[in-house]
Amino acid sequence: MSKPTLKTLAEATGFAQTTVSRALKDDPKIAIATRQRVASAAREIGYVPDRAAQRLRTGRTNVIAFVSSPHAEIIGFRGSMMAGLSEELKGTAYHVTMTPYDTDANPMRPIQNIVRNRLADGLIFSGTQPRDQRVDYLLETGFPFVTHGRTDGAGGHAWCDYDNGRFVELALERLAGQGCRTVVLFRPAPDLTYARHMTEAAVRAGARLGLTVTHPRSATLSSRASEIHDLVVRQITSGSAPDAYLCPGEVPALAVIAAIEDCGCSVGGDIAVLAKQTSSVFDLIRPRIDTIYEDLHAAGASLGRLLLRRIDGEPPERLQHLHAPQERFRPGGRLITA
Amino acid sequence: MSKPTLKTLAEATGFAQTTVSRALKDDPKIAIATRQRVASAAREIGYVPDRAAQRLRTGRTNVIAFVSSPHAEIIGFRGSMMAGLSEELKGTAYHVTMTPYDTDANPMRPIQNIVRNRLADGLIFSGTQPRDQRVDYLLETGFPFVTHGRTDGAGGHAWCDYDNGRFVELALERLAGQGCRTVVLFRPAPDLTYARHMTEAAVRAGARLGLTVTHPRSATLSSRASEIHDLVVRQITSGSAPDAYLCPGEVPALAVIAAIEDCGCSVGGDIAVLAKQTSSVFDLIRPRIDTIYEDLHAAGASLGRLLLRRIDGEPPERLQHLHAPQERFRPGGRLITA
DNA sequence: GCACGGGCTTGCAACGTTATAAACCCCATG
DNA sequence: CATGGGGTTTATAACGTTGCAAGCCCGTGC
Repeated sequence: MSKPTLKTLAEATGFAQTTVSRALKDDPKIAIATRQRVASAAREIGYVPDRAAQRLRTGRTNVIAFVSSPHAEIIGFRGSMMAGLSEELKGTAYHVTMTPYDTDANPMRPIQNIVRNRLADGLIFSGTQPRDQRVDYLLETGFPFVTHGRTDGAGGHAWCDYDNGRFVELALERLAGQGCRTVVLFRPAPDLTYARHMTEAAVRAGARLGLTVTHPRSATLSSRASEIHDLVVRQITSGSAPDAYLCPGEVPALAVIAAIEDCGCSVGGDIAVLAKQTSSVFDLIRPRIDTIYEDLHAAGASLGRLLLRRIDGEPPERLQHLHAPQERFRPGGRLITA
Repeated sequence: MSKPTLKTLAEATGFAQTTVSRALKDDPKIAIATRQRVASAAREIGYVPDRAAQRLRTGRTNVIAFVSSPHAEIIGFRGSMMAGLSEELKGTAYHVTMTPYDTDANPMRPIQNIVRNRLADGLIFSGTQPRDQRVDYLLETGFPFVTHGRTDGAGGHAWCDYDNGRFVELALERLAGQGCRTVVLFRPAPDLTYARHMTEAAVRAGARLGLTVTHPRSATLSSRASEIHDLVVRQITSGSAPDAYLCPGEVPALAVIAAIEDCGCSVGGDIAVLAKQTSSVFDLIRPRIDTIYEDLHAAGASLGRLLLRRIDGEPPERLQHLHAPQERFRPGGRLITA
């Protein structure tokens, strides 16, 4: 026997399909007795609405698309964020689909694909740039979305971001407090919005604290770990090592630590390292280093919450969340459970 | 103006909807000239078939569901595997949706949900047990699936697995070659199939090589990192430390390394550590430790390939891949690009 | 000239759902 | 007794696609 449909349910209860359909949605225009009878019959024969049919009829997909950049493949990034997102969506009718994009291809393609084929009711992506083509396109088409990261036009769309400027400020304060005078800050790829946030904060806070903050020209947080490693080795062996490295990324931080040790220097003793922590991995790294935490699990949850409200029609101006850096790692974040 | 449909295209070209539909699929019963005219018209007005309608009509969803266990949240696990999977599916009509399941809830639920609502054409899951409820259910319903990991009934379904027995054998050979006599092996949670594979291999290879292989009773690879850490510290401080720890998991390996260092011992000098490597993170850990590689990217690709063939109706007997351990890390695996 | 058939095209119905408008019944009101 | 109007239910028509059976046209063979 085949899957039960509204028709099956209509025959079983004696009501018309329409009545059954509306009864199942608790339409107040349907008598309470009817609603109850239909509901119990539905439960009994195990009726579940066909999503394809609903989707065809209503145009709603009940799907949230998470478009993730290949650059986002840092430790646990997608995992934590996805976990937070789908936890937030639990209990709603929404599912998450992940659409990774080809490293080489046009970042617009997966998004256009989703919008044009109506593959989702809303979408989330990260790696925003100040003038972001994807944001322009989505605003133009009116498709609901939330970005992880801001843009120059951030007033007009929903976003959730980590306060990377504040992160740098906090980090430099800590380093200055430890007596550091020169700091090397690894910046994100220059086309990303938060590269600016970090740079500006570094300039301001550096001046205020009397720190000399420099940035490697040949490497960013998106560089391969080996490049970062080799750069640090060159700096140390050429005598131009700073008092501290500030690494807003886990893999770069590991690369820096490895480089320092490979040069025979002591991490924390000779050269300090301060990292942005997004997983629990730094609890297991020796020597321990100082970190400031970004809760990606919470970010994923925020993104989900904001997107649902955006889909519901709430104006984007209210759907903007800036997450403050957390001084301590919160083990409740369930980042790496193994 | 609204989204172009077959109707739009029919009006534009002067053919009937049916003709247009078949022309777009290169049906040989349609004149070549017609096919070309339709194709070019479709390109011109940007027609894309509506997936909801196709799905309703044909019953096919063009979706692959990846159901991931919370235990799988080791470094890069989901990321690499998903990346391999979606790379494999690129160019096909299939999308991937990720369905994480609630840590506490019934693992059957997401799967029943997918099958009953026809949310996908096939599914993939991992963390198999020898007698796996999910496998039984899926076989019963005839739903196409591939597992990552084997079961006792593995002859009857499609699977892709890593040769964890061989991994242990190789690892013990290496350790024996280095002069180790006693080895502590951290095993997976005992309900998982590959716990058996590892245990059996440890017994056999241990006997052959003259090694004493023991297993912690109070901790598995699924234990929290802090538990593993504390266990190792207890072993070392109580004088019952082995010559080597064999850790088929990255986070546990990091925990063991941290514990050894916290006791003032030298990793590699006093106590060897051999890990299963699934990401590039160990290239950045000092001191360097010996590893044997499991290519999760390749596993994801395999799973995708196998599932597509299974959906195509190929009998499951042929759709079984055992991946051999790789002695060296292949950087091409693109595990962590940052 | 008529039937046949091959090459190509078309109309119709259906997949399961929901929006819309219409219908029904009964009771209160004028 | 007709009118009207709550409260409740129903018929109909889509949404965009594809399977099926039928149709058309034209050339070929008897």
